[in-house]
Amino acid sequence: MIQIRLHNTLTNDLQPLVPVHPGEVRIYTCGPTVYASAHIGNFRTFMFQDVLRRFLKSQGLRVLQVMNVTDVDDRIIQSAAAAGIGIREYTDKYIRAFVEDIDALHIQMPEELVRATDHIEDMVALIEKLQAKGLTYTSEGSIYFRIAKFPAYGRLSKIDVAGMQAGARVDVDQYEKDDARDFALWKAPKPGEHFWETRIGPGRPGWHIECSAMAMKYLGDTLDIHTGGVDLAFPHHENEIAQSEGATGKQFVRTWLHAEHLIIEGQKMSKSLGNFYTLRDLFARGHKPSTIRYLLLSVPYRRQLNFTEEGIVQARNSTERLRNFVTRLKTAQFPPGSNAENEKRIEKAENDFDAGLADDINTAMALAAVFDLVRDINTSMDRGTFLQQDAPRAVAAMEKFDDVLALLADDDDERLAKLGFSPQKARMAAAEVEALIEERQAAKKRRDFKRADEIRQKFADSGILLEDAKDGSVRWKYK
RNA sequence: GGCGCGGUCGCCAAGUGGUAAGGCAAAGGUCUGCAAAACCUUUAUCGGCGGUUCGAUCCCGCCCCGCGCCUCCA
Repeated sequence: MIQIRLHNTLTNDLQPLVPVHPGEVRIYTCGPTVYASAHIGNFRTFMFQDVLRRFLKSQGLRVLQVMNVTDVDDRIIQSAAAAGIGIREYTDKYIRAFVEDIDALHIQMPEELVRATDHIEDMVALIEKLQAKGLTYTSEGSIYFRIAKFPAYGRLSKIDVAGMQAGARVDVDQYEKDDARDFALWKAPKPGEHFWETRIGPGRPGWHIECSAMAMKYLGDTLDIHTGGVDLAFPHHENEIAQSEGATGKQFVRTWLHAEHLIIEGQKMSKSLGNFYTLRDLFARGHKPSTIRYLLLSVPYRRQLNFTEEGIVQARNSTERLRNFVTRLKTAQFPPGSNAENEKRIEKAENDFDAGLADDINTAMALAAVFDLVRDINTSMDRGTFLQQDAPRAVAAMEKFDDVLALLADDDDERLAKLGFSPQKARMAAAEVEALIEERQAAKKRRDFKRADEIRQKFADSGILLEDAKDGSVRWKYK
């Protein structure tokens, strides 16, 4: 099997992936905080994780991925209170929307999608473990992690903790801490606030403890891979390490993978700049799920992705090229026989595709391998050297690529409909299309080009694309 | 100030110590009744200045520029 190498933030270099449990890769993914709809930047990160897990699976590895949903934090508590509903009810709708969104993008559901509020007991138990080891202290009912007791702190983010201490911009929380670097494991309830009554007192979990508790519960003390956006490396992931390794004494994560951010038209995405998009904003503007998927996965994850209007157009056209190619493979007529040259060419593409992804999930390289094949096979078809037996083989290769890319299925309208977006134009029924095509063919045959062109115009008005093939047959599709 | 990512064809974006993948766009062409669509072909010397080297876009140093993190954040 091909050696997969990944860029580990912890060591800042490329390392071979060697799963703790042979044949199975266990991944923890920092999921969304469900106080609002996820934005396109979130999906950049989730898209990376999807490509990663799909690739691992395509290599015959089992994947056990856990993604958390943070359904309790300050914003959620405040927003829910403002709406006059419980936090569970408040977050339910955003979780539902999130699941719909990732489905629309063909992002696979992790094996476990877990909510923080379902794991309060696990967090309490973990905090108790840390207490027993003397790594915590209590102040005004809140429990903090004492970083001074964990010398490895800062290794992941290469943060100079001493400098942090001296720095001016320390976290001025409402809580009392011994040291500005310390972080809350458990927060005492404020008046009127939602809280849990537990063995360690009333309150609610700090943000970081949920990930440590849930990751280890489902994946064991040492995970193969932990992913998230670059912004999470510090302090979130750093704190996860402190909590987990503080409790177990074992290495928490072997490989840390951090996805770079997405920016919009060269600028940081922010609500104040008015360039803050949810997925549905983009769908409402007429962009297809597959276009967004292509755009998000086409740029390797460790590179900032500049999300632009022009980029969307390019992504849409590129996706079309791929789909057109497969359509041609499936519908065109080829001379009988098979050609070993084509087989060789296809195998090369398969190898290049895997090699690209094995190299730290280099999607640009993988896509290049696919497009190289598209061009070469098209050429072979044009030259008549592509034969009948070659077609299913080429289709199989494209489908194999699509196990990872998930771009070929022409189901955009369906997926949009699920989210309540209807196609702009009423669709002409397929039977009607076929009938009109036949009529047009007949008109052409008797050289009644006026009538033929009328029909063609009618199709254009209905958003239907005609393709007159070389052999006289006609292919068509909805735009 | 510290840490990190990046500056390669009009746009997006790989890559390698020995003279640059791929996609989009553009131009030319094939096909066509004419078109469209589809397909083919063509198009860069790699931010700047030094250094190492027989040879650097790729190694080292300095500089310039963009973005991010260092406080909640994918």
